[in-house]
Amino acid sequence: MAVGVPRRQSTLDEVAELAGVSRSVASRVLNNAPHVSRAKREAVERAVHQLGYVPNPTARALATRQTGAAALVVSGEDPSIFADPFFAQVIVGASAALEDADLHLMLCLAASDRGRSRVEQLLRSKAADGVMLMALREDDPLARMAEEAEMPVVFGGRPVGLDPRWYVDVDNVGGARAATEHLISRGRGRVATICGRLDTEVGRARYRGYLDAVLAAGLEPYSPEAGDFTESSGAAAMAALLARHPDLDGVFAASDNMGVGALRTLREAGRRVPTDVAVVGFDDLAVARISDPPLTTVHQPIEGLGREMARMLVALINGQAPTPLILPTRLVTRASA
Amino acid sequence: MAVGVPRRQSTLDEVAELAGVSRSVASRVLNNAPHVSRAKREAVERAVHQLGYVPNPTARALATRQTGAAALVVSGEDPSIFADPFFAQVIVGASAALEDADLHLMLCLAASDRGRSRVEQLLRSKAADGVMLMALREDDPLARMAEEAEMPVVFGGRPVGLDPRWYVDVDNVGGARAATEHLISRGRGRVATICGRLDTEVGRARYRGYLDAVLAAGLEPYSPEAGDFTESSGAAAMAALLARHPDLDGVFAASDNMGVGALRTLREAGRRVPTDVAVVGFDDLAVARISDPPLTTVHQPIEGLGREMARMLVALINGQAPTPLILPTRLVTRASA
DNA sequence: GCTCCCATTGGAAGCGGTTCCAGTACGCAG
DNA sequence: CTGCGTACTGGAACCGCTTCCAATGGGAGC
Repeated sequence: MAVGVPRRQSTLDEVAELAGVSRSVASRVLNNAPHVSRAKREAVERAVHQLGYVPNPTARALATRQTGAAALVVSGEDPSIFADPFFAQVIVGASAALEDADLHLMLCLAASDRGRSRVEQLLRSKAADGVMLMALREDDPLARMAEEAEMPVVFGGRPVGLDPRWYVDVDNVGGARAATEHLISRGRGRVATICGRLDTEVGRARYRGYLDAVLAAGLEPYSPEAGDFTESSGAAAMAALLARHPDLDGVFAASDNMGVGALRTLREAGRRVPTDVAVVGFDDLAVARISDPPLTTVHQPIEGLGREMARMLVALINGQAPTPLILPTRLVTRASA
Repeated sequence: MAVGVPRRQSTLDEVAELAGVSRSVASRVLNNAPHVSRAKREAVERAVHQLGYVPNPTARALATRQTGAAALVVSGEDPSIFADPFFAQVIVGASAALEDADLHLMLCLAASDRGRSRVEQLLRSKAADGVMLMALREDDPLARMAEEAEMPVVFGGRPVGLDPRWYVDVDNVGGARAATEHLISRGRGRVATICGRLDTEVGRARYRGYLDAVLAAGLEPYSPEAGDFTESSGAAAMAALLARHPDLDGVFAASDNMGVGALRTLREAGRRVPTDVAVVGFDDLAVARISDPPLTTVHQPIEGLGREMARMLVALINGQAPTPLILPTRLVTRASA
């Protein structure tokens, strides 16, 4: 039984003394290291139990030069970018993988200047054993900092204009192509796209996928209408598309949120989905399932993204040399197309 | 200019030597402490700059016995509980407030046994300066651990059967009452509720609010149909309610997700909303705005909840004595009621 | 010109572990 | 019986920073 609660955290010295051994031996027992006799090992274990001893992680970190934590940094000018369920799912995946490696998860939102400078601090001071970096914008100063940091860094999604050594990404081009091909295969010949921000790699890749499919089918690509991945921007973009091309019969939206926005605009404009206009989204968020009609979309393994980023980071921390990873996407057919 | 990148992190000793002062003085300069002459202060600053010195947080933590981090612990048996946008918003708020206090945010999902034991470890080893605890279930072992931990602990929402010293909660009873009163004021006389899990305080409080309003209006309360706050459980509960009370004309759902599920069931059952049945939700998530029809709901300041939890924790860490907080909710009227 | 006081200063003792290394004891081959 | 390799053991040196405290020196008051 862990006995009385000592007011002060007990230390390894106290354990050693109670067990009648030196601190070295006690330390070896705690770390499951060899060169400890069975008798002393048991004595130490008894003492640990009796004192309710828990090692001090900070002291251990100082001695081993390992913090036992990994950071997930999300960049973006808007703090609420982070409230996006997308990131929440990434976190779930990363958290699970880190738990397996017994690492803690630190979350850093690099939205404000303050936030960014804290991240820089973190990178330079080695306050974590490694970093996962997400949602970098073009020319994001974070990218340079990360390159300079002598710390394992894994990118989630490839940042524009950078060719990181280690990253996990989702097959955005393939997914967008599949989505557009699906529309075409259903007989839609006038397919437009609501693309995402073209200063992000996701935005570009999904637009490229759309182009690939349209061109491969010998159709005329429409010039894209851009949104910022949100519902309202999708609704606005849809309105603009309808104004430009009243006769379109298919739309590929580069995110579910924009897809749902498009559905709203179409409904308000009196177009039936999918009869008049078929719509396909991207992401497969919960919202795609409950929209009206339910949204055909491209499923991407978001939790898997987080998990694989964390796994890759753990591998790097352990001195291994993993290779970049591109996770597959797949079309989920629902009523909207 | 920060000169050449020393392969090895430079230390305070090196700074001191380069500046021609003792380590003590260098330390004082870094911590903005008094008792340093202007000349030496500047010399140290120059050396810091020249070496690109960044203090080692671990060493500082060991010396000061402050980790510089606060943990947000979310309990629950399902890891994906965390993917709930609700938590994402809490995180945004907490993160912002912690940033102001220059504390890092550690995220702990206590879903698995493994996760729970890691949280226990964290609590007992003082690996953080304080903890925010959320979504505790009845008899959650975490509650006891938290009580025993000699560490500031702030609860988010009050756990069932516990009366924590410090917590931030949302006015669930008031919100639910307002929602139900709204239904009644619109002439609905047969108002049922889809309540949340009654082994959670939120579930109970929102049910109590419903009861309050119904009884105050002299109406007959219907026995509640329980869900687990998810869309599908809401849909199922709605079906059950319709079977039991085919003539109901109003429903208060204890979460937006369940409310949206109810909308779906009602639509499938051929009931018009709000003409035949009016529906009010709770949470004011994004989904409430884009559902069809848009959901009248009770707005709660989720980000504010996170922010206030963090602020309260910071106050505790700084030795102050904050008081529990209950944040107001407000009804947001949309088309569904 | 001589105390006394106070702002500075640097030496040294922690903070709580890990780990290198020299020393001890014991078993076994020669 | 002596020599040597092996499995333990504990002393001591870090890890990098904070902070207490004694010592130093210069300026003010008398």
